[in-house]
Amino acid sequence: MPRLLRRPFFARDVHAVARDLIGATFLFRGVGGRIVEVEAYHHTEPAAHSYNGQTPRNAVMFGPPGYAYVYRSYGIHWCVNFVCEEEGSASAVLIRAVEPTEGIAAMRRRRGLKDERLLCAGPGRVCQALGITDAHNGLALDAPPFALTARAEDIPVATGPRIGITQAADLPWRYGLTGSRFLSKPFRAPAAR
DNA sequence: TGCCCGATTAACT
DNA sequence: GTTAATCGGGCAA
Repeated sequence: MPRLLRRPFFARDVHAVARDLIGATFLFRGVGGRIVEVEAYHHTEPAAHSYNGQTPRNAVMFGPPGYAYVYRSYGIHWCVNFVCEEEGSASAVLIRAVEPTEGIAAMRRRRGLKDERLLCAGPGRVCQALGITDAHNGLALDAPPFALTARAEDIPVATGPRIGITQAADLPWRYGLTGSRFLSKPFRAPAAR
């Protein structure tokens, strides 16, 4: 039986949650698939939206774990995060890429695109394909329209620097399924030695 | 109050 | 490689 991810799963170190989300199933109104890429953010680190304190936009990040934080990126796209750790820690995991498995026709329709590989390969694309907007900011992740289930088996998880940021760009806080075709960008191969 | 920039994407050259 | 689309926050004035 698939294990439903509830609040205790998210009420842990944001890096542990990020790693354990790789391979988990993420559905929104029954549409979605397997999470293959995420990034961790924490309020103690300058690339996080929560770094400069609470505002109306990022308020959900400061609330309890297990909720969705949705924000507008570059004035155009929506991006979804899962709030982690304890209330007030203002940490979250950004969902960056999903391997489509459920509702592929709906995702293609919303994205206006046939190539399955690009349907959910990027944080803005994930939200467009699944139909997530600011209307869903602050919703609980363990109840409809969300449905998250743990991965069944261990899988190889790659790490690397986060994408598209300038602050704290050296932190290896990006996590992904090693070798997946559905990443927004491949992970650099481990250094040869 | 105004100005710049960003956890992005797609459509250019 | 470059650029437009377009909005909230931070910071200077």
